[in-house]
Amino acid sequence: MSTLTFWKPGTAGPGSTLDRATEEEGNVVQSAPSHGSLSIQAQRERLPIWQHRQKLLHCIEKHGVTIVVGQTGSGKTTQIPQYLLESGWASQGNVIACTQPRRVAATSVAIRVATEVGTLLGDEVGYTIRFEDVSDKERTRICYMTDGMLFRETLIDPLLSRYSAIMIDEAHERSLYTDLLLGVLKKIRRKRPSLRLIVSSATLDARSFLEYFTSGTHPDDATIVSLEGRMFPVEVAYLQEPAPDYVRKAVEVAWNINLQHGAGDILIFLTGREEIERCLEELTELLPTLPRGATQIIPLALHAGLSTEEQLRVFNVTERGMRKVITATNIAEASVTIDGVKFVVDSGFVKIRTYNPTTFLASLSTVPVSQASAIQRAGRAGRTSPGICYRLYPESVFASLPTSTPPEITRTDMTTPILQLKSLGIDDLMKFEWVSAPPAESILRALEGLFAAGMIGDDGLLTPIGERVAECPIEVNIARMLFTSKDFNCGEEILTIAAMISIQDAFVIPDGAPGAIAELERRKFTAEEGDHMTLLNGIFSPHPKVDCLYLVAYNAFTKYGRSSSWCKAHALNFRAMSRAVSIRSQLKKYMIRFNLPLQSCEGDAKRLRQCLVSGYWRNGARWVADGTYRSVKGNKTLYVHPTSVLFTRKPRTGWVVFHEVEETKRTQIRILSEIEPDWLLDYGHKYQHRHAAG
DNA sequence: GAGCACTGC
Repeated sequence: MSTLTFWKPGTAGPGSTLDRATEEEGNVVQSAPSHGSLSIQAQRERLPIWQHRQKLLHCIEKHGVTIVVGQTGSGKTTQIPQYLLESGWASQGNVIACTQPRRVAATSVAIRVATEVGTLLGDEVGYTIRFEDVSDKERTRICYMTDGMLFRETLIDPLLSRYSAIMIDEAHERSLYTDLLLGVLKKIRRKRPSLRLIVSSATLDARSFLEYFTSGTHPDDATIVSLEGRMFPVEVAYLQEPAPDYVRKAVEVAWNINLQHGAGDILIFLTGREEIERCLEELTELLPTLPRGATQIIPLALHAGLSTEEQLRVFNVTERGMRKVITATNIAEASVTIDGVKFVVDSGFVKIRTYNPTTFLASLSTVPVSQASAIQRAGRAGRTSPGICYRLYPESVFASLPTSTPPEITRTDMTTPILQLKSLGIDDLMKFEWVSAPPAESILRALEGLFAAGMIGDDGLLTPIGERVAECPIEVNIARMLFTSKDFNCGEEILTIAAMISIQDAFVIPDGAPGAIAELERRKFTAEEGDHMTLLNGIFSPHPKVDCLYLVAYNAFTKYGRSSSWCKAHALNFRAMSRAVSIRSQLKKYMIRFNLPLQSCEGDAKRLRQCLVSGYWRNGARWVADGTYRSVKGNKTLYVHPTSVLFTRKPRTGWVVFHEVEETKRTQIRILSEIEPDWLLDYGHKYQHRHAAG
């Protein structure tokens, strides 16, 4: 093993440049409030943010928009809403909202704040996330929620009139709904200047938020407040030369850290499952060569594809003389926080999904991380003690990295967001004040698609069906199927398919031999006609003739008591399946509200597949002799995703519709079903004209 | 014969 040469910049002090971490605002009230409110109050007063209390309240009072730059442990998420509550912002029935990009953050912060305030969760302090409304319409004064939930609320109450103050937390992450919300909130503030906004952001992005909120308004309308954090300093070391193979280099670095440093776990950032597995393999191969008496290494993987059980392993407490080496994807950058990590090894790369509106292709590509990401990753080493971050690239490379990752809104399909903005009465999208505008092509293609689907008319306004579809918490093409299911008498089945498509990864296929067994389990659910629809084999299905992979899996899941052990035995993801049950019941409510009949097609597979075409009419493809497909639009070569039951089989008719297309190494289509080619005309364009006219 | 960054309604 060669000695590694890292260059450590003389003036480390990176504590000051470190970004905050996410959901954990540190300084938790560790125990239940058994000592009474006084001790909680004392603990709150010790928070770094406390000394800024008056300044913050003054800024919020005086300025419409306060941008709070808060570092880890500053306590902004838990304290600012409480300061507002204490100074009367929630009087006269007003509510203080605080949004989070993730569900876990919204719930865990709400639990903590309810304790600090000394109230039951769901009473004075509550939270609202999809499927869970733990708040009281009359009594709740502070409500934590996902940004998507608050955006949805604007569809019902466009001025968000029940809120006196809204805090948009983690705004620098620039999630799709954060961006949409900020745009709508700027508009709301023109009509309702009394509304106060608090935008919480990392250092690097604060200036751009300030510029956004001052442009076209009074320059005094927005201000920045900086808070200190309670982060430990993290020293940053760079490689002198770029590494030709960062996975191998990561192994080498981790190995040397283990030999040279005392206690503290190691967190390695890689881009995906494949790299993680290779990294763990190489590390495991080295283990027998570990010198006697050296710290033992426990190699661990962390990525979204793992089951909950496997993910929880990274939190296991290690014994003395042992060290966890956690090899993770970007999930560990913000979503999952592991205390006890003292060393971070950063490959400097990330997999990012982008959308090309011209080709309608989503692609997943590996790109260099942004500076903001690199700083955030480094911060993961300083949560419980001072740490070191090893960046597997030279410092000159860091300087050349983009400051931040392009916001999601610039690299995603805008069809649904634009439908929702239209539903909000924002018809002139060119005049909408985007924080970052999506590419013009993206807006045009989305409008074109909405027009073709009959969601907007010649005048650019929503059609009656468009108005209803905008309310549905599901993609436009799937919503369209829900509406047309009325004509095919298959509402029950489409509802299930819609729910199953909304979850990712219903099937768990692990690596190696267990994977092969899981694959066999999965095949029990499948047969001939595709992923949505397959024939027979349906030992579980009430309607053997319409054994759709998803229908069968779903029906079997509910039939066998929604049990997690049953899922495990049949290679299904229990969490995902439970979610499908929730989504289905939510969508069912919408169907009832829109008077859509919940009929079963009683085994008529043909009608069901015709209904699929009414949503997927632009996603047609034709089989060609080499086993690939050609898209109906654009004649592009498409490869079947290996998880499809049609991966190895030619469809009888030679024609399919598919749910989505994604560019990785190849252009692949996922979730496909065999169709008759005529249907593309009959059930696609026919509906297009009918609904566009009506 | 071959593959899966991460959220959210």
